[in-house]
Amino acid sequence: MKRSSQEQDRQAAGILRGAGLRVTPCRLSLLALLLRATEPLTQKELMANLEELGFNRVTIYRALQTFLEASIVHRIVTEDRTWRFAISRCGHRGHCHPHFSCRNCSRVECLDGVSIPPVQLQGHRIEAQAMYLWGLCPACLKEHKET
Amino acid sequence: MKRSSQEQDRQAAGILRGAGLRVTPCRLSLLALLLRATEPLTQKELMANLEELGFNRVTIYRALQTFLEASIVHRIVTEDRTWRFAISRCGHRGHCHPHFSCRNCSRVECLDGVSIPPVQLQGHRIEAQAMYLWGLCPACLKEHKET
DNA sequence: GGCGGAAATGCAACAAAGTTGCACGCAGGG
DNA sequence: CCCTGCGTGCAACTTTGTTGCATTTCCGCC
Repeated sequence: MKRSSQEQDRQAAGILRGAGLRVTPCRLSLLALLLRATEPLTQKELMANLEELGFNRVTIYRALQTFLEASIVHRIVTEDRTWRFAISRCGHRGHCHPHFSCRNCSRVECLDGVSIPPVQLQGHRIEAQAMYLWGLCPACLKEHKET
Repeated sequence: MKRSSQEQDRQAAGILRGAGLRVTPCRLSLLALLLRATEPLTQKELMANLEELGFNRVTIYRALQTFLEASIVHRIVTEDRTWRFAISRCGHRGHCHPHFSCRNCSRVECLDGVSIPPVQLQGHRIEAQAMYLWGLCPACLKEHKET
């Protein structure tokens, strides 16, 4: 675990330098946390993890803001109006993939492989699209069937 | 204006009674306001309009909550994390149509006539879908071209 | 290795937005 | 017209995000 964390720290430092950003402890921890995550993390989850390490609330907000502007992460707003952050693997901070919310475990998933079907609209100029899906995730679906 | 407002009041009362809800001044004004609107209104806009009439902040929140539960209105969460409310014309409070945000005038539009293209997903059970579009609305597009 | 300046951080205070508990008043069925 | 309970208003509180400012730290450069 320790080793993998250090691995992530080095990776995080590389990402920061690549984006022309200063490498600082808070940013390192934040980025490493996001790299370790398998799903988008809520603001709350990030806060809980990082404040425990002694980082200031405000600093975390600002680091996330910086990451957003540098397109390192993308931010998802779900129906419950919480922010979630995930590493941006597509190189920009837009919505290039749909997001899925499980109504049971309320986790959010980036559907990286799925593309958003384009919609035509007379009279409008469409520049971006986002898609959200709700339902049951594979794990909850399995559990649901068994009970 | 006065006449049309009274017209909307009667319509609003009918909707309330139809949903088995008590007809009260605050609910009437709120519903009439939503009926008059041509686009989803932000929480702020609703508040501004109704507090002016002497209604309490909390009461408005609760009325909106009630309307949501009764599927009289539907609630949209946009990227800026503001709530918007619009009369639910499709009979339920889900997302049966895409929503469009203009990046210029930042108004939101319900695309009632447009259906959301369904997405298949191995292993998940999809129960609902939502789609958001960004770009320029017809009015801003026209203005944009002219300048 | 250390210096200097800009950037990042921490703190405190503030602001916006939503929620809760409680007492009072009004809608609507009898 | 009365009674009951739902709806309302008020005050206080919570949560969440922002701003200003003083201090510290990173990092390019010598």
